[in-house]
Amino acid sequence: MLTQLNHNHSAPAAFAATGRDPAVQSLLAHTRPCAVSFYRPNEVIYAQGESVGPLYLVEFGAVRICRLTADGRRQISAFHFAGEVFGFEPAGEHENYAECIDGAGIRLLRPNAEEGLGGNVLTIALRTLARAQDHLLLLGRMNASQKMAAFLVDLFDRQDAVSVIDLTMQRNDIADYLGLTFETVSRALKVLKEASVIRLPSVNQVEVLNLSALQRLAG
Amino acid sequence: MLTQLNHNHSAPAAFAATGRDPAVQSLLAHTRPCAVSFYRPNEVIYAQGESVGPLYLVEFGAVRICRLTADGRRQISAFHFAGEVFGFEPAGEHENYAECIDGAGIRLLRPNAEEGLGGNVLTIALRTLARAQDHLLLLGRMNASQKMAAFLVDLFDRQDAVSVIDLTMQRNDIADYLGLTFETVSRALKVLKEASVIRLPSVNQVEVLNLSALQRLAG
DNA sequence: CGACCTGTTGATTCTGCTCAATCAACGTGG
DNA sequence: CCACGTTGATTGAGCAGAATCAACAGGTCG
Repeated sequence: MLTQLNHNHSAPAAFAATGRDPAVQSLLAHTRPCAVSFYRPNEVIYAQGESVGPLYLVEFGAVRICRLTADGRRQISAFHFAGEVFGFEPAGEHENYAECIDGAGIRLLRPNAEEGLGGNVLTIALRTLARAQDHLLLLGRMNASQKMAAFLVDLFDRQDAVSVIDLTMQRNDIADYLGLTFETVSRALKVLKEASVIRLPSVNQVEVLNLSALQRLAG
Repeated sequence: MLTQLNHNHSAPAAFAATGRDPAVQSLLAHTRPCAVSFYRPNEVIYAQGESVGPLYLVEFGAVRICRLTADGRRQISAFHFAGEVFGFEPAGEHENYAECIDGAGIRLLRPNAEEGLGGNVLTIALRTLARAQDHLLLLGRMNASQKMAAFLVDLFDRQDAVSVIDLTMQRNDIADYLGLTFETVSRALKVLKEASVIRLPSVNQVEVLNLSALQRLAG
């Protein structure tokens, strides 16, 4: 049984910047018009314990979805960028909280009639599930270098990048997403740099020099 | 920001044995009658790469949902027991594969009309997502003992157990679910046993002696 | 009985965490 | 303009926890 690699659970990259992936577009058609609200860096979009409300569409910027252990350790279950929908949780209270990373525009998706948002909610929810399951494999069965490589490949695909990836989030966020410490994240990047797989033009930019090597490392 | 503990994303335990949780029941009402098929231990229910088909309901027995890394390491993303529905994946090819663990009866859920299965699919899919996100926290931010304790608490809740938990799956499966090796699973159980939190009446039974201690360890 | 499979236990290795120092970038106030 | 504090990132040293390697025990089935 061979592994099928390079799944793509995101909206097609070409649509990402505008948020006009077909399933998302159809979702928008079922919503009441709603203004885009702006969130400042680290501002909370919804908190843990709040009652679950509508879905959210990222118009621009980046968002992190988090959860805490009893002793205060954080796990980021997903990052969301322009064109992506988040806020999927069972009815009741939010078990995750969502925060803005850098300054983002978020549109609320409120159904325009009692019939609801239509079948595309399920489509997008299943994508979210598939991404979470990919991430289970990463957290459970990869070492630090593999995690880092997989993370960069994922960002590369989602950003429609030619060669330079933007790291909007900081090392601590990456660490809490990959199940590492920020020191280990720093070291993993260093290893990739010294292997000439990437370059680091600035603290929050990664230039991919050897994509196939990166993909190979990503397992 | 405090953590909300003891979520329960499963069907209510009282319904588990019969598979008659409200959302599942309503799902059944929208399906064409379909016989229960029996799977033998380790038999494949659907394979990676197969095209995604219907949903599945466990009538009795246990099922594991798996995925492989490129180098053949396995991550089990979920176990499913009587009364639970599985098979949620985006349209296209299965990225996970499902196997029977011990001998199980599985009912296919085929929609009885073109209108589909109704809104309850989303409800159950979101439960599955929430469980996956819980598991992300476990894999990313817990140590071996915490993982083991959390696993036992989860089984305890889902089995409607009074004190004795049935471990239908073997050590290797538990390890691949918790992101550990089977040796570490064995040692983690030993630690809990020596702390008088559990007893091991037999290889595949765990008697819970101190539930609150177990819950505390589970973070 | 022997072969095999699963699980337990022990010894050793190694990856990634912890603790700590240093550095660069940035903003503020004198 | 520079001194200072702050914050995020990098780097180093030492340690701990889990993986690996290996031996062995118990059970099952031919």
